[in-house]
Amino acid sequence: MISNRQAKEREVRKEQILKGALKVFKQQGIEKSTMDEIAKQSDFGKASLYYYFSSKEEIFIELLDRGWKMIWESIEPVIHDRNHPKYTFINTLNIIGGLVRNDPVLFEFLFTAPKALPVNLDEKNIEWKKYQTKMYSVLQSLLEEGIAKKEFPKMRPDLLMRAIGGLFHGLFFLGNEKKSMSRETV
Amino acid sequence: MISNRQAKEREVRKEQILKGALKVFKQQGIEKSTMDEIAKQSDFGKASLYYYFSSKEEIFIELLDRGWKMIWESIEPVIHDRNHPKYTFINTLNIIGGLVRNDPVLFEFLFTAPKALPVNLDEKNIEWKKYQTKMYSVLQSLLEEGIAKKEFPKMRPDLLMRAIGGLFHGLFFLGNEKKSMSRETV
DNA sequence: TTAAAATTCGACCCTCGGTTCGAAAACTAT
DNA sequence: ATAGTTTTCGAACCGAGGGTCGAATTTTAA
Repeated sequence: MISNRQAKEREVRKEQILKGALKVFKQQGIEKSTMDEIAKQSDFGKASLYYYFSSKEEIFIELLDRGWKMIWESIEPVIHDRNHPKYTFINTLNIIGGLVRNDPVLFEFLFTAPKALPVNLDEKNIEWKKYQTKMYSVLQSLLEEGIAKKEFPKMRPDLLMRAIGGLFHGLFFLGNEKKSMSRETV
Repeated sequence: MISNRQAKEREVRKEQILKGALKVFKQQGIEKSTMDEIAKQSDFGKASLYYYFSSKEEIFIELLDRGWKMIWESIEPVIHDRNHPKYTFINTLNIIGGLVRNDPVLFEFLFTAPKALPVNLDEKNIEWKKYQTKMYSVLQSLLEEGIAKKEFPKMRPDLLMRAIGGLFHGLFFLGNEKKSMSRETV
């Protein structure tokens, strides 16, 4: 039997490990994130990690899952107002900006890891990707509607999306104003 | 003694290996580019690779060196006309665009590898970085001069540069018109 | 033709890092 | 106390992959 509290403690330990993994990622980059190092950082024995995760990959997959899910749940309540695309769009970017500022390392991971990980597009690691694509497609459609309503100057949405992507990536260097920025960029 | 022709043949073999390395990179991504695979692709025994390069890293460094040098030498003759910053700027982008279209894989490597490689910023692998920074700083200054001369709408040059960066990265998906694009983006 | 130099590569070595084993320790419930 | 159950982890396993060795083969020069 497994009590309620036990389950909670267990979850706490998982988080501890995930936090450790992120710490290693921050210091060493994703390639040099070894299980030994993660174990050290999260204060467990290496073998113990396998009591909570079945593989190294699973650790990072789970970081991605939780991260992207968190993003989606943060913007979800806002993103459905289709009456004012521009406002909604910028608002959404601001929310994301806030999250990023709150935990830059996590977000660097979220945006970096997908490219660097052994991509098993087939398997069940698509969980996080669902949220990612949802987010991008919503942003894109907001953009298109905004252009249709003349709220944005007309320009190719895909190009703009690319620029946004660049912005996200660049965001790790600037910890400052964001609302004004997204306006300037447009 | 080593004859002129011998030296040339040797150079050819080096290029063969480099080409093989690029092929592997294209198929497997930079992480899974093993010496065994490079050997197979370039049609040498693994041990032979070490007759031409002292390490795996050196192979990739040399790819970077040659690539960036090639870029620089292509834009060098154009880039010094400071009378018409905007024209020069777009012209330069076009040249680069042409190169990219010519060998997309090489350029994906050139823009990808630096982040993925075990970065020994200290060592002598800075050769290629010289060219890279030169290129970026010239573009940036062109941008600033262009803005000063009102040839561009005023906007933060660093943001614009970021967008350009995004463009370069995105370039691997589109094999089409480029001159018009760079104008639109602005 | 022949000795030296250049080139090639199979076999081997060695380290690193992910994963597993098994037994001990800590904890829970009776 | 005691018999399970959960958690922990040192030690060992193992494959992958970078790098080396030395001998064989090919090329060069005299």
